Amino acid sequence: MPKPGPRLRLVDVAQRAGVSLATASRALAGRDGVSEEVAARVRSVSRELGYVANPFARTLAGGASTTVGLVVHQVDDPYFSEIAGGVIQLADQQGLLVQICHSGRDPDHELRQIRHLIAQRVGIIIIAGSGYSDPRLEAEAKAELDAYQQAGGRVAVIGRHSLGVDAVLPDNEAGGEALGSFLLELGHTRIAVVAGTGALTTVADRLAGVAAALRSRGLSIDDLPVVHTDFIREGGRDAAERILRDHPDTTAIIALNDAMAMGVLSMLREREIAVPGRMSVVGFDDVSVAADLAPALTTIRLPMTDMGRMALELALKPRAARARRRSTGHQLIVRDSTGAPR
Amino acid sequence: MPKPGPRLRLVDVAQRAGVSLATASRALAGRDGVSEEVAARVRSVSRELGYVANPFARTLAGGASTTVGLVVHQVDDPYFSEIAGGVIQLADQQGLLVQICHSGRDPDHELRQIRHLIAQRVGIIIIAGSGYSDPRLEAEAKAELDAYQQAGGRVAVIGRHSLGVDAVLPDNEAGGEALGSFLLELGHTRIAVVAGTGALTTVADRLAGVAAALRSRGLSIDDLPVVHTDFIREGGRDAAERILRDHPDTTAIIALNDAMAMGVLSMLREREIAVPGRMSVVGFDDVSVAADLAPALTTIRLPMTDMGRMALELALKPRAARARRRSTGHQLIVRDSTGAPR
DNA sequence: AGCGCTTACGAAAGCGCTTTCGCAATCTAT
DNA sequence: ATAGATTGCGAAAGCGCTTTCGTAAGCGCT
Repeated sequence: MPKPGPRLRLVDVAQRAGVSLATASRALAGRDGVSEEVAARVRSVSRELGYVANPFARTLAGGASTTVGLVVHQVDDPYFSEIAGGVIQLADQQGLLVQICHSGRDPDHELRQIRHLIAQRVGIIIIAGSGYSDPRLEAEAKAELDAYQQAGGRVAVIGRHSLGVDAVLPDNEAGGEALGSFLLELGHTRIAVVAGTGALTTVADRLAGVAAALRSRGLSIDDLPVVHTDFIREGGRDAAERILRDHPDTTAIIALNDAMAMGVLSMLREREIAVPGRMSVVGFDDVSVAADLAPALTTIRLPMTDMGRMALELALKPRAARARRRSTGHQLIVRDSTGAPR
Repeated sequence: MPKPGPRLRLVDVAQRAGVSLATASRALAGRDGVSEEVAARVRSVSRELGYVANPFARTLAGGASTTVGLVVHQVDDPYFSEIAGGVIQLADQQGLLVQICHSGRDPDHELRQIRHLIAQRVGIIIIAGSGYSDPRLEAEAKAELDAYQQAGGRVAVIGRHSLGVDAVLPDNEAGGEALGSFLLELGHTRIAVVAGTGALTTVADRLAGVAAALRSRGLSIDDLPVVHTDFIREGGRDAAERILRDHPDTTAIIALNDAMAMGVLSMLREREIAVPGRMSVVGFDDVSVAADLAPALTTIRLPMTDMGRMALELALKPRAARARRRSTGHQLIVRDSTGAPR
């Protein structure tokens, strides 16, 4: 059994294999300039001794870092924790480690985290979560990331950003449209939308999808109440309260993510408003608890775990001339929170 | 505005401040041997230039690493994602970065992850999640971690482990007892327990609590059906199914975590068994969705976010002669999933 | 046999930092 | 006033790795 050994260095391996430090390094890195015979010997000695390279020395000397930085809004938000799960899964298979930090949906803070990750010399940065419609901050982030990529770093984002990097694009607009169409076909017309902050591209895109569904039926979203609050459960509660007060004849609520939908449901329960009897509710994302809510939530499924994996896959490939894009697809999951209006 | 600068080194700062490299290093590290006057000048120049130390060089040269490794079962399990949230929150304040990896509740895999973190020279390791009652593996992990601590690393765990390190101890036994007492006082006697794998200390402790509650009322847990399955939602479904089949007169189910309770509720809903009308259900943890379930779940609240924070706090302090322990406390949260038996 | 060219490897120069060591300069005790 | 202890700082030695550069051997060619 390979002992953990206190301080096993590459020199030790080299010595044991009867080669120089340089040759050992090359052999283990798979570089050429070493005969296959010698390389094999070095590898076998290294394995035998249980050698693990010191990543700090390796990175300092100019090698690539084996850690990936992941920026999420909050890991304890199910949407992001599922994405993180996907990233970690694939990273694990690749022998990479994942550093997670919170942006808190604050563009300034996010920028600071990105700087921190770059300073830490991570080899890959994945930014999960919506872009912001703040041109100054996006430009600043872009400058930072461009320089980082220039220096060999790889970047991928999940969501629509204007950063010019490889991206996994959740099917936000199409999903929004599917949601709108579904409710319209059920016969709802007095629909309200519970939206997160308008500054998030995710919110804008989903909303645009809903608008498109309305438009194709000769309606306009401008005639609907669209309440913008925080893109979390509490925001959903607030918005629902406002809708009940200002638009009591509403028969369906579209929440632009499941967290908000959960807030909406909780407020409706509190007010003893039957779902879907008196009010239909739909969400977006299909986080894993959506099926266990009361009532089980009709929503748009996004493959969060896959999205995490896809983002890392993109980042693992060498950079292409043009930024790559991968769409996720979506799926309308009809459960018990929707029905025809009375 | 401090420019991100391509490659700003400590020498540059030193030069600009008119001191030697050594002095600059000492000044920024807050070591003494530097007059306060000079130190202040160095600090101000460093800030002005926007200098950020290269963590690889720093660590390689023998300084402490500024990253903390966190081992969880799965980040996309709400229990762990909330803990991770707490760790990241505090780490962020301290300027630390958090590397997360999955153990998958597989002791072998966990050991591998620990080795990986050590090889990565993280400065702190936090292991969240139950210990295992596998003496060989715990011993092996202990050896590894002892050596790591010998070399200056800091370790803290969340849960009962036999690793001899600082620990945050969830109030598992007391919580289990509270749960048992509560149901007994409601008048239930035909209680079934839905438990995770017996190899987890968390499961053992919670079960012991339930047993204690029964014992103090002259009953024995040996007369109750205790079904061991996976410690996740699906396990809860399986267990519920078995209980309904083998013990149809059961009036209350204790699930040893909320994930399993959610599985139980989903199975009961499928079978159209009224909760709490025909069956009471309780969980354990109070993950954030517990309040939004159908029906809202009666459970034991554990302060997961705080637990994450506490663990990091412990690890941040210098190591004490004896391993420290912090208990978390618990709180019985009565919601709508429980009632008196018919 | 002699020329250049490729190939396989070793010596040694860093990467950017922390830390030991040594040397002035200043201070305390006699 | 002088020996000894402090204090404040700089020079330089690594930390463990990658990589450039140099060299000796092996190849085909004239």
